[in-house]
Amino acid sequence: MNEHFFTEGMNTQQAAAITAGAGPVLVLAGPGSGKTSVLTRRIAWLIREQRIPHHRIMAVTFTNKAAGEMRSRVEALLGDRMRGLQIGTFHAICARFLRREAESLGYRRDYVIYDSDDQVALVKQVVKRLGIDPKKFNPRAILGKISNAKNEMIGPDEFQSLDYFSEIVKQVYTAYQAALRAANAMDFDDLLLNMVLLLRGSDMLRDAYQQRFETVLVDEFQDTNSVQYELVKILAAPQNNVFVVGDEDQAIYAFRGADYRNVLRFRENYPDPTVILLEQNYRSTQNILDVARAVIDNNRDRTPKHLHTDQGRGERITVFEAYDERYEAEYVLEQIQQLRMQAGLDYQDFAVMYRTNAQSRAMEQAFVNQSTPYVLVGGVGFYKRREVKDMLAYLRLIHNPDDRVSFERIVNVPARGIGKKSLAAFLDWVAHAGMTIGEALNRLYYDDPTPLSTAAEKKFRAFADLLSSWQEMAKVGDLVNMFDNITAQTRYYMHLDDTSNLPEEAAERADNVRELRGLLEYALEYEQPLHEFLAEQSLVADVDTLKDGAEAVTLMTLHSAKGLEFPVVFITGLETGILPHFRAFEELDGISEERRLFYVGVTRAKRSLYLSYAFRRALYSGGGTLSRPSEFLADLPRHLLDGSPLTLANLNKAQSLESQTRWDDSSSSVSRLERDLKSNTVTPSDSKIRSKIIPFPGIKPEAKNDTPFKVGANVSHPKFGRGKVIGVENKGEIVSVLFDDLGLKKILADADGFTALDE
DNA sequence: CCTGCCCGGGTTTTT
DNA sequence: CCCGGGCAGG
Repeated sequence: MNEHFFTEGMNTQQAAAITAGAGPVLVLAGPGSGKTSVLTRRIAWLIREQRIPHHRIMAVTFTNKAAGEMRSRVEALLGDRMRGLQIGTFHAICARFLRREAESLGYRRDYVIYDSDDQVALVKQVVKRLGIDPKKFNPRAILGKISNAKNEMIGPDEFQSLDYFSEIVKQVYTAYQAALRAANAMDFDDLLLNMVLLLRGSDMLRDAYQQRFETVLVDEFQDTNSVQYELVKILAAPQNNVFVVGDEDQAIYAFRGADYRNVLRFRENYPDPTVILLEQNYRSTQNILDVARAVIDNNRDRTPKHLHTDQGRGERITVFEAYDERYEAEYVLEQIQQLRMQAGLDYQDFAVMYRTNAQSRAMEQAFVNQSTPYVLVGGVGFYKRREVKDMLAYLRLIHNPDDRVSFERIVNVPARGIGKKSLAAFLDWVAHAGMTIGEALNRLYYDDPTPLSTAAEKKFRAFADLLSSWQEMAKVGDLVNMFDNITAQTRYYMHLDDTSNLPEEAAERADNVRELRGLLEYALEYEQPLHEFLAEQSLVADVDTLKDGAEAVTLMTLHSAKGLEFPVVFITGLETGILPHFRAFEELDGISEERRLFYVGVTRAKRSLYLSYAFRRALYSGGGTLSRPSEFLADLPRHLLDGSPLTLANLNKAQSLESQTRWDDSSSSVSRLERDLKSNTVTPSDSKIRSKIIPFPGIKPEAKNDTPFKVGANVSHPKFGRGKVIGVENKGEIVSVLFDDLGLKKILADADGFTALDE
């Protein structure tokens, strides 16, 4: 095996990336440019040619599925098992490290991981305990703020309370973190943040981890957030052998704190990195690439790429207008059946993509009606099902009796006579005695006196006894037997019958419980400890459950589709308000992100691409409202499109809302909205958007329209230095500036010394 | 004091 | 359309 083995069949750029020398390397990889091959071969090359022991390599992927694939590809290249090679998502890798280091953070090593549902449940508990009205202050909104803060590495103490809402958030944040600790639980964000805090806080530990990892590789680098960036930075130091692969055009996780400008930051942070551009596409036809480019070229502030392929033009892209979402689904199915007959394609060659999970319903219905096999990625997936979460809560409580969220979930499921009042009394007792849930249950088990009423005490005692008996079974290691004992003792299957509307529903839910039992059985066969099994269950992503080779059409959101490819792709619901999603209009850079999402969808297709929209769409059953074709359709080159004359003519009307509001638009056509803006009359849609932007406190209401700060203008600020305007809000009073050194900041237009440099 | 029923409200994307 | 919360009956 020689060096060329790992670069065989690769193009010059790919080979250069695979065999790049030590130090920072940035690979800008367009879609379909073979980045997975590059990453896996790089790892194999490092192990074989550079003699780096495989356990001293860390590779971060975006999903567990990608991690599994990467591991097996590396193993196939090297013909050897690679146990100890750290491949996984940021979350999974941190969870593993923290399992070992938990104690230095004041956690126990058997800590549990709270997923988003658990997080919401805990925030709700905390909000109620603090006497805050959850109707006035939406727990999900509060959680969102907390999560953002954690992603920016801002703790509860440093959290700035600028207004009443953020003061509430600060309070909840503080109490929420305390509650997590009391429950010996970390949420998703804690996994990353705690790891950073740990490494920052201890020279010894930091040295140990830095020593351990000779080199760090990161996939989908454009979707890293601040904590993740920091983590990579710390772990890769001091030798800075850091190899990142990314594509700014595929950044679709800003809502989760991801910042594609980390790619730019990387170039500034590491002196003189090796930069490699992968532009040769091995996936799609030229027509698909041309359409993709037409989409993404509308985004500003990006490194232009020139994707090309040897595969020829291929067929044109089909655009279809359906009457409503049901017809749209029927159309998709018709095309699938036809292509299967004519082109000899299999079901697994097709994928149907949509912006929101809710859109899958109509699609699923059509697949069921036509008895066409499909797999649904995400949605109300297996792990989110009530019955599965219930049973997992039992397992988690057995494993960690302090787990408050799990306790509250199942203490009365199935109903065992412990209602709201009894639970409140119990929790009061726990709080006043300064105990954890587990300690209280322990006291009950040993028949210690409690302040509870006799009736309530009896019921809680019975529960504590049951829990203890399961814990005994768990100790002996017979987990499947224990599982069966839980369902038997609690009469869980009967409970499912009682709480289901239809017998079929009960049967389906019972199946889900049995499937979880099967997973547990499987885990035991591989001698996986319970805590590991539970951690794995919390960290599964929707797409992770997607198996290859199933004879079925794949249905999924555009987000889930990232990193995948299919011969035939349908992107449905190309309507204003759906793609781009209406929420995006309120967000800074929102439309650009929607466009990237569309771009990701388009570039999943290998040979055929179908774009569809409905004339009328019902969000939930009943009526439905008229919709308008997505503005993105108007951007597509007409000579590459196929469709009925009426549909194609319609696209002319798909006026781009964004180009209407783009203030630096240099095109000659002056839209109505632009004129309106200039004459200071605001259209309904515009005022609707504006009204949702909450002005900063202390801003004078008078509007100023003659702002010198236009999008794209270069500006200077006495404190923040030089930067570029990327957005203007509130009629020019607030300017969003991307500063060269400090990143994005919002500045008041009349701030002292804040000036425009050109014009 | 618990359970079942009804009504109203809210719905992007995910590790 | 589905969930969660509030209310009345048991």
